[in-house]
Amino acid sequence: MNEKPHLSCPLAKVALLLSDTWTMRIIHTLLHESQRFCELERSLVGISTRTLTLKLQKLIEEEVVVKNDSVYELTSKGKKLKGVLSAMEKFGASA
Amino acid sequence: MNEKPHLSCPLAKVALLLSDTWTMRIIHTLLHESQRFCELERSLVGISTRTLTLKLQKLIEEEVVVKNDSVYELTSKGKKLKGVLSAMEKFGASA
DNA sequence: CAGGATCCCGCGGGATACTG
DNA sequence: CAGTATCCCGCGGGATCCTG
Repeated sequence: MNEKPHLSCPLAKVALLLSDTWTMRIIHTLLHESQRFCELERSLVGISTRTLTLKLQKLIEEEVVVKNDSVYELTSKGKKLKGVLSAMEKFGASA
Repeated sequence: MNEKPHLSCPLAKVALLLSDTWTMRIIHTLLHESQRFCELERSLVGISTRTLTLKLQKLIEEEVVVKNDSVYELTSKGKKLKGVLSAMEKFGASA
């Protein structure tokens, strides 16, 4: 395999976007309020500079996040992830 | 870091459970109907035997999936993931 | 503060072959 | 069919140091 093709399934695309340890947690943090790099670093205990940099870059590419004057915030697309996040939290709480 | 501790945040736990390429897609497939190993293999184009085996084991451990007579199906806990899945699909479709 | 550059390890995961 | 066993590669991601 390894085509990363016209993923017929929209779920597969989203899964690919979100399938890592940090992405959803970054979005979670940004959902509360825009944050600077070092603030994110402090909120996300355990994340490395490198990883945070990489994830933010990817999220910017995907237009989920924008950066203005060293401040990161969710785009309107990014805010739509709130539904996913709430669902995950709800599951996490109930299970 | 690397404690995998009393993750205070329920989101972090869920993120950890779901953060990989295949898990959500397996659940997606099982949500439609219970399936046998080879059926899952066929549905999940590109997955390797090994990976499918490993993911199913993990999901069984987490009590998201049960296995009866070589047939895999979601537990009631697993079915609760439908909310997460719908949210992801909705996002994927809108974005 | 905001990252980029390096180094490096371990895990995710594919390919293939084999067994009950 | 339903997996298990091996082999192996690449990426995720931590640690550390460096710069504007």
